[in-house]
Amino acid sequence: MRQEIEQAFANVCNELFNTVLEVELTRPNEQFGDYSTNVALQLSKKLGKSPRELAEQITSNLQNQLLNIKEINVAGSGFINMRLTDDALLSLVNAIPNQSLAGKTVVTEYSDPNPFKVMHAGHLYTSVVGDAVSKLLETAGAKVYRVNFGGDVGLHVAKTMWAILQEIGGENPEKLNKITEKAEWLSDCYVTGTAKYDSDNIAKNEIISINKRVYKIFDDGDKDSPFAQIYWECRSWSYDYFNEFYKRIGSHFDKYYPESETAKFGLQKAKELLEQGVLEKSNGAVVFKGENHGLHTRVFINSEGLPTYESKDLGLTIAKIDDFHPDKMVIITGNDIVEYMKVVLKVLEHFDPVHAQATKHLTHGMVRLAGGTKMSSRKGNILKAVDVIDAAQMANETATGQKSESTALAAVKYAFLKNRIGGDIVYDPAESVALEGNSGPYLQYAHARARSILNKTQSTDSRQTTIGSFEKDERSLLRKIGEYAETVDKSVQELTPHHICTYLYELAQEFNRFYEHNRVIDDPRQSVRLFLTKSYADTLKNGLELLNILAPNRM
RNA sequence: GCCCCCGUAGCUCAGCUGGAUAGAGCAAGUGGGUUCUAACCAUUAGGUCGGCGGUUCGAAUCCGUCCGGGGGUACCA
Repeated sequence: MRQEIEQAFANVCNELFNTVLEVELTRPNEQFGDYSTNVALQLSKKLGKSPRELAEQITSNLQNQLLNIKEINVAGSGFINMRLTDDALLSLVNAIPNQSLAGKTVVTEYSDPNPFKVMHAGHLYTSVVGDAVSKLLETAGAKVYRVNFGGDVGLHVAKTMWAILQEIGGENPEKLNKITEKAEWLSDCYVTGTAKYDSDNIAKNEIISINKRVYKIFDDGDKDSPFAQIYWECRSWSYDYFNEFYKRIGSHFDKYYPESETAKFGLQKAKELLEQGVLEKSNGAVVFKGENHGLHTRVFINSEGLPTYESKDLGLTIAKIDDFHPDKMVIITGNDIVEYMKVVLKVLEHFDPVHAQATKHLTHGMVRLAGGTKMSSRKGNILKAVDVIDAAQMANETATGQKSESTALAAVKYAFLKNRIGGDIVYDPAESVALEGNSGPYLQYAHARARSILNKTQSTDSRQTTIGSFEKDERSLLRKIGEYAETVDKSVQELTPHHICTYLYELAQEFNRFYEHNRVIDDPRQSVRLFLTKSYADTLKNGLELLNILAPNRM
């Protein structure tokens, strides 16, 4: 409908003034109408006429063309405002989002925690954003594969392994049985190893040689040596922990790509690229000279002959393409690697320009602690992913006297998603996350309230019967429900889930206002209102599902 | 030094492909309980949209410049 109206405007402008222009309708304040356009203001510049005059001319020519419009008028400095007929408004309730990605395959990559390190608040944030973005793509019709990339080889592993060996007194895998808090223990080992690497030259050299030994485990297919046994055991602890955590937050991945797998392809590819002259040797390393492309130089193979993250990422990209044949790839990470990723994608462009073009790097900010404290997993002063959820649970329990994992998760996810992706998120452990106002629990509550009404009546009552016209409050709610599909379209186009959040909050507010002033059950208008309540609850639930937030029927 | 991102109410943020009185939440003040869930609703106060210039009929939005914060800048990721 929106497009039809836009087209009608474009046609009239073309006929009247012989100009082609893109007409875009906006959703104005309710007092002005349901749709609005500023074409007259735009045209006044080109034609040198007063915008109001043009607006009048356009509207009088449109008058009888638009069946869905009940009222059309000129306001302000030259805006054209339209009010839809109730039937038109009603038809928007059933609109589904554009299937702009129908038949397309998309690979999303996100979360990317490293085995042998702690999973911190940043990983939680990326996971929540990645889930929402993946669902957005799905709702536009795409087949989405979610993948997860993690460093099971590399210097950070060597640092942790070094400390593990210290802790258990050498290569004694049987000593690992005594470790209880496994994930915590590993992250402590990482902190110790990192500190030693920076401060102690002997340890540093040992860590460098351990790094090579870890790679060798994969070259040799070693499962049995004591060193390898320790490595595999601790690695599996990490993956067990990840799986448990993802299950808790409602994430799932179609495939894990450990770096040990992609390193091989990547190294091979980097060597090919060296021969082809895309990469070059420099100070014993193999690098890409980014300066020639307005980027900076990065190392792909270090002087030890080992692949860096750059090569592993190259290998990952190749693997994703081979495994899923995607039309589009989306990588979601923190914005600290934005320049880095440009270099990797520039290299990809040299051997697969099609997929390089089809890759989108979405970046979000860091999770910052209120008060300006910086988190560093190297130093160990980090906020763990589980701590964030646990804090939300405690806050919820204190506030309501009940335990609810669903509410805590809704609070955390919504708090992360309601901001536009890109900037940093400030998290205050003392205040946890919001449970009221513009928050996840508010939306869940606003949903449960509506379901509670519906549960009190026969389900047949909520079917759409003959609906004549709507009262003011009813119409406001109806109008808001009808904005759902448009909002999703916008979010899909921009890959920005926060528009959904803003919309759902406005929707829930609209319902709460309605609820406050109007009865549903035992009112003469019961059937109309039940229909509205049902449409509203379904829309809210759909929206929350897009954000990967549960919408329970009771709270 | 060079490159990238950010600066909107006391706090946390929407709004940014230029347009109607700059919007929310929290915090502060006030009011709302016989009625479908008060995790709610209504209402008051709070803003030189970091500063200065420019483009424009019109700038929070575009351009320039300065200030402030963050990130990146070769063998970490």
